[in-house]
Amino acid sequence: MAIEQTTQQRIIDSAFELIYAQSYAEVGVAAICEKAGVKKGSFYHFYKSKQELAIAVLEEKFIQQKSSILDTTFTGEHAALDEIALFLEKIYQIQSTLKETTGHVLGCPYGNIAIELSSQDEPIRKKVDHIFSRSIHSIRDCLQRGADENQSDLHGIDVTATADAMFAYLEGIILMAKTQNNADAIKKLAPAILNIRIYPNNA
Amino acid sequence: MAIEQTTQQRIIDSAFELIYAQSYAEVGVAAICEKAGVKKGSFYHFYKSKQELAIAVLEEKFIQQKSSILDTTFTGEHAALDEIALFLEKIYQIQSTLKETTGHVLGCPYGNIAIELSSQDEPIRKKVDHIFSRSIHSIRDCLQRGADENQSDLHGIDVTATADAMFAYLEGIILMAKTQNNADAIKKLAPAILNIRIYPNNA
DNA sequence: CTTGTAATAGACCGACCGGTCAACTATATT
DNA sequence: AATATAGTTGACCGGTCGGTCTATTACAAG
Repeated sequence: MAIEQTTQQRIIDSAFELIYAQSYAEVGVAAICEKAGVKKGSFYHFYKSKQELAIAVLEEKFIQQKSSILDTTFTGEHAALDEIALFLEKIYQIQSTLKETTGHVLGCPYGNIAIELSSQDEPIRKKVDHIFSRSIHSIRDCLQRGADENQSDLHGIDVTATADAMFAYLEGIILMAKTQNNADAIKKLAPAILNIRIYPNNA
Repeated sequence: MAIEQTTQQRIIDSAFELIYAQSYAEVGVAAICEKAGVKKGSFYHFYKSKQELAIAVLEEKFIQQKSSILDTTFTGEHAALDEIALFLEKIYQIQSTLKETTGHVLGCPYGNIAIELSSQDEPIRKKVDHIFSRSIHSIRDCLQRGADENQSDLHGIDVTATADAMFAYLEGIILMAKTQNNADAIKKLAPAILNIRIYPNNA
């Protein structure tokens, strides 16, 4: 008794898959419509522009992935640094599977869009910025708990800045893996995230 | 007595500026020609495709920037970690200036291209991969010297992996700065690069 | 049954895309 | 001066782009 997806949902899913595998500019509205089995008139009935669709896609997919990845990783059940290590392991698995199935390490769908469009499309840049903020929030909460509980040497760190730095490092190693088209780069560089620390200004 | 640039050079410079400020897909051959003051026929006299031009642009601009940035930073005259800190400081200055002059933190020209095109254009992906390799080589040499001289706690690190990790972190913080359109992110996150270490497998 | 609205259909638009081509000019060699 | 080659010109090509428009269908409320 499969509840069939709505037209809007098919458009969003198709757009995400195509844009993630290629790029925003490379994927036309016509291609999205074809993949979704929808005519152009319907597309523009739901979205007033390709940009508006992109923003909807980013928001919806992030909500999904936050539930399926972030919230299942940062549960507060394990030591902070263990959860962070698990997070990187999951990302390695995802990119590794992508390499096997598509032939390419596709990287971070939000980072990809940010880099392609940040200097050209302010609403999209802001949307990705907000998505990044929420992702970092999960890491920060994790670190805060670890610091409060005196785990590892987390006590005394600047939790916010350290979470930012860890997330930046994550995006960096994903970028390297994509550039090398090799997910193993993630595995190789992952351990160093656990040593990242930023301390308050005058420490 | 300005030696006027050749047609090829004007094409390369124009292409770099436009693509860096926007994106590969967004900048058409016609726009590059117009900015360079060249007709389309001339363009295709020198380059058989837009892709071939892009590869030439990447190589030429990297050679230039390696001379002007990498080679002037990693001189071997200072402590290894001081040179790395100086490197990040220079990158902050560059992105900060870009923000002032163009209104946008444009990020890493090679990383931008890598993310936009790696999954669609293998020759370009390989070119950026090679550029990254050469950049990391500069960092590795710096770290190797530091390790040999027992600077800081560099002795015993996996120099190659640590150089990879530091470069990844650099690309990550540049990505964050671009996404936030704020170069200060680089300044804030820069110090953590100095603590990054990866040790040999069974350490 | 009627009426209003949401959804679908698909032809159509001007602009632009990367790339081609034949003709022309400039320059160097003999 | 004749020839060959490198460089330049700009019109032209088929195809695709994001987006519009009018007509038609599906459906829900009265």
